Amino acid sequence: MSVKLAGKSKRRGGPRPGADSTSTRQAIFAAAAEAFSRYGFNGVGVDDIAKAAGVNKAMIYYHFDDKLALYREIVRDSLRAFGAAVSAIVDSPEPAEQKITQWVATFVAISEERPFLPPLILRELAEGVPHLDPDTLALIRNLIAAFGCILAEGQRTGAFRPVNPMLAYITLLAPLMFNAARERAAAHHESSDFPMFVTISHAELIRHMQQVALRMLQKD
Amino acid sequence: MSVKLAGKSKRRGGPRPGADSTSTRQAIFAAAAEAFSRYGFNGVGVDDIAKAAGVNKAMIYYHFDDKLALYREIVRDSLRAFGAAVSAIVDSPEPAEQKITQWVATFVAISEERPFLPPLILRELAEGVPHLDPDTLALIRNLIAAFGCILAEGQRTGAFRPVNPMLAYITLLAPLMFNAARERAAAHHESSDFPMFVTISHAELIRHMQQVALRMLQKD
DNA sequence: GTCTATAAATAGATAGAC
DNA sequence: GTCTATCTATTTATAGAC
Repeated sequence: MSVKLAGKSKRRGGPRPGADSTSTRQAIFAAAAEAFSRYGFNGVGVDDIAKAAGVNKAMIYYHFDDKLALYREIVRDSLRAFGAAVSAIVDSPEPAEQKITQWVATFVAISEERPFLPPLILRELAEGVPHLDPDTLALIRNLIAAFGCILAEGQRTGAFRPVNPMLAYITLLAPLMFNAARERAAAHHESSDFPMFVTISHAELIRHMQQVALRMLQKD
Repeated sequence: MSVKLAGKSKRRGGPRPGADSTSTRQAIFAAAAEAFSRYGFNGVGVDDIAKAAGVNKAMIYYHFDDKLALYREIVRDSLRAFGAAVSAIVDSPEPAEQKITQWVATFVAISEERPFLPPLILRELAEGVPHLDPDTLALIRNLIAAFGCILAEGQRTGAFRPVNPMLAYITLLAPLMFNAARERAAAHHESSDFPMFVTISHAELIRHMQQVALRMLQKD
């Protein structure tokens, strides 16, 4: 979990930093993450978040600069966690095939820890990252670069065939994000007979996407 | 193109159906499609659409029941076009391998004709189709079923290995939708050095996704 | 069919009491 | 740190003139 917040974006001429109600801050953070994930930045009111967090609307403006800053902190916090996990894979001594399958499994694991993240990022990327600041964009850039490293290593060692890195990235990332979003949407949906919302186990998902990855990169 | 609108959802106690200003209606339709695609249902104001269409806000309420009805008509109109194209593929006499690769190419072609569609549907599915009515859901159901037909045929004839149909669908659909969304976002983005927004030609995209499809379904 | 003007509701954000 | 009350801007939607 570790929703360890930065706590440096606030504290600028505000009240004395004597007391620490991190629990309130975390409640807002969690409620906002959930709400933004489900309804998007524009689909959520600050009042909705407050109600879901069990606090007053004014509390949000006490703990965060504004709606956008809250949103950004959620994205940044989560991307950092994902970035750390991916870096560990890249730096591991395993061969590239293992790294790619590990990457798939890690994505699913992170999605389980932070189920709000995939829909959020999916939307954000699809819209052209209109809500993200340069710092957060850099985190995304790092994720893409890390994936590219695995690909390049596999090609250098002759394990992988040459492919457009961005196409390869999208081929794996999009289904994983899409499925995570699908899964969440299904949970909140009444008419469960909609075929888009059938249940797929994570084990099966991981196995399938690992096969897709290896088959995509296999030579001839 | 053929933004042939149904014209049956309105006309309920409204003005005399003598005059036909279909051009205004189409201008609204086009502007709304573009706007909804870029900013999402909640990200767009009725006034924004009116301004983009070069008409007054009241005109939208004259030609359409309300914001949601306008949105739904856009989605329905586009899904029907896509559905027709996919049905043609399913009913063709080609072998399953050809049908799958045709499916990929058709998706890209439709995305070129209606570039607003992929981001719209991507968001909609990711959110749990909160804005769609049963009729429109049925259209999506048909698309999924059509894809399932191709898959089943290939498995029956021994051309394809067994796979979870929804996983196979997502594996192809998600990257195609994601890339279309990415492409549009890139066009509207200033900092083009963001790696997510590199240019990928449609020819390369089609070739890649066709390979992914065939490799995914290939028997061992 | 198209516009102006406006009603009615909701949103983001702040002031100030405790 | 937390709340109530409120200000202001925006937003959906409509009434009514032309």
